[in-house]
Amino acid sequence: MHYWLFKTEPGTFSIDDLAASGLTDWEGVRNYQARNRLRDDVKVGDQVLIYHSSCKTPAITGLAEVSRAGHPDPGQFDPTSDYHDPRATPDNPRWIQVSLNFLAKFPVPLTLAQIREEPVLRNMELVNRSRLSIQHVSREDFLYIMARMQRAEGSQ
DNA sequence: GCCAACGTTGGC
DNA sequence: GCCAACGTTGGC
Repeated sequence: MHYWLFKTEPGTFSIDDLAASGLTDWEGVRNYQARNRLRDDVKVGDQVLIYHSSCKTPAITGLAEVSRAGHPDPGQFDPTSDYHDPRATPDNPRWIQVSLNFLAKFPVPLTLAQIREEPVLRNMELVNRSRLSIQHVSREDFLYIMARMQRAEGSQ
């Protein structure tokens, strides 16, 4: 079991969109290091923190689980798609997606500012390698974040 | 909208 | 394979 943090721009696809549909194909990853993780490391059952970036309050907003491991992202073959890649062919796909099931929307998001203030979380990729869109989260950090979310929920 | 950090491209 | 130029990301 591995833990991840997937970044998304809520204007494009938010935790509310995921909650509404219940599942999604995590399409559009066009970065090689992120692609390699989707292809090689992200497995069915892995837990995924959903993070909103490029928005007013960047924050971890929810939780999902991987329902299908890496498979070709169809957008790369579609000339009408924003994610089209003319170098990709069905015989030789270049970009990979995974599928997610919605698990939870956190009643109180954990903001990037709060994460930065938390010494325990200082080694998160979110703090150190913020541009990577598919981030590995250590078990310790994941459990810490989930416990904190449950405390926040309980105090509401 | 700025801009620092980082990723990609392509000439050599 | 190096690296300069360029493009993108994303917090602020």
